[in-house]
This record gives sequence, C-alpha cells and structure tokens, in this order.
Amino acid sequence: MKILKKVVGFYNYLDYSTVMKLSNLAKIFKALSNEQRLKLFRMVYDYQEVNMKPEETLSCCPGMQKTFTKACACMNISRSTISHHLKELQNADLITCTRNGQTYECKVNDEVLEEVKKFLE
Amino acid sequence: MKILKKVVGFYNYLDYSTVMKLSNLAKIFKALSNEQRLKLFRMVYDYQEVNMKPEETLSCCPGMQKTFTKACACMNISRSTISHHLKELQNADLITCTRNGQTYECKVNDEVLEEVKKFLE
DNA sequence: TTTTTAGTTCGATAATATCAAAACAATAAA
DNA sequence: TTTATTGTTTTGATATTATCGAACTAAAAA
Repeated sequence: MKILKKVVGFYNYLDYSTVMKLSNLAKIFKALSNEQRLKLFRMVYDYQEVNMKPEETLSCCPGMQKTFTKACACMNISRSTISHHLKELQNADLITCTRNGQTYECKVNDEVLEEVKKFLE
Repeated sequence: MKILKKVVGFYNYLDYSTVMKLSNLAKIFKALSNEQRLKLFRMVYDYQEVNMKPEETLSCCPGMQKTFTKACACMNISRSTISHHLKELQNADLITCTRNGQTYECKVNDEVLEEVKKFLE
C-alpha cells in the first residue's frame, strides 16, 4: 500500500512504506556503527560457523554457546558494556539471544541481513 | 598479510587486517546510521537511476545533478546540515561529489557498497 | 546453606552527534 | 559592478552514546 504525497512546486512523491523501512534500516546501521558492537556481531556470526578455523574468526573459541562469556574473554570491555551492546544488536533484530540457565546463546538473524543487502543492491 | 597474536590462556587470534576493515566498516555504518543521511544517500542513489519513475524514488526530481539543491527542497533541514551530512557520506567513501560552478553532483561509490555486501554475506 | 559464576540494571561521566543560525566565499545573473 | 544564488565553515546549544563500576538477581556448585 502506497501513500503518495505531492508538494507544491515539486514532484515530491514520498512512499511512506519506504520511509518506514528507512528508519528501520537506520536503526540497524546504528547498531553496526560502533566498532566494538560490530566486532561482537562478527563474533556471534563466526560462532555459528562450526567448521571455521580459529584464525579465520575474530573469536577466541568458535562454537555457538556462551557468547557472553567468550566476548568478555576476547574483548577487554566491561561486562555491563557487553550486555548493553548485545541488547542493542537484539533491538535492531540483528541477533537473537536465549538464555538457558547460565548458558547464553546468540545467533544471527539472517532475514534481517537479507533485507539490508537488498537495500544495498 | 596477517599478523596473528596469541594471548595467554586463550586462542585469541586477531587478524589485524580484518580489524582495520572492521573500523572502516563501522565508519560506513555510522554514516548510514542517521535517518536523514540515509535518506540523502538513497536520494543520491536514485538520482543515478535515470530511468526510474518518480514514484519509485525518494527524490523529488530524478536526474543526477544539483543534488544539494534538490535535497534542500525535499527534506526540510537546513543547508548547513545537509552540507555536514554530505561530507560525512563522503568521508565514509560512500559517495563522491564534485562541484562545477553552481552545479553540485554526487554519485554513489559502488566498490564500497560491494565491500559492505561482502561483509554481510 | 553458602559461595561462586553469569548476567543485568543503575548512576555517573566523558565523548560524540545533531542541527540551526550567522558569517563567509565563490559563482552567476542583472 | 551590484545582487542573487549556492554551498561552506564556525559556533554553540542540546541530545545521544559509550563506557565503567557498583549494587543486584538468579542459577549452579560446593
């Protein structure tokens, strides 16, 4: 559904559904705009690649579980900061995290990545 | 060229060339993290698509020239702000701008977009 | 039950970003 | 030459973000 708007003197067609998508995209890009967070995101991604060699990843110990713990070990920023960053990645829908007991697992949200790539086409 | 670093107690392999790329990527994402700037970027992109119909773009008047003027007309933010935003997009290498006389032309830097997409693979 | 481990939330602070107004520079038009 | 038009830079006010440490909660281990 498209809502078109014409402004005096210009062909100012605004597709509001696109505008919505833009604000959403901006949020996603913002989540990736901090280097630490980007690294964190990359780590989560790498953890998923079970067969990846350590030297191909940014992680200290590939595998999918205990993202939080591993992040603490790899990056030297405080735990509270890591908690904040992970939350922001979740808010942008870039990753999904679940906690069972003391184990904290994160995985990348592939559909969202697809959306972003589509925008960059 | 890879420089690998091992930290006591962890398999903390850091590929510094990747780290460099990360900081660069973060910069790019930061440039796209502001909604106004993202819209501006999208407009520049759309201007390039000569055959695009008005309703398919975010621009008021498709075509590649006078980006600045058009941006001012379409988005109601001040000229100084637009100047700042365009500069940031340029700093991130996302667009290239040239000025001949009063005409201001911008175009998207496709190689950089490719880099970003590669990261998101 | 007590202690450790794992992660969250709060409060403070420093750094950065956003944006506009005003002064400025360069080009084009009158 | 004078005046508009275009865009830049500086300045400054305000808002947002990054980050830490400390206090806190919940689960697991001792």
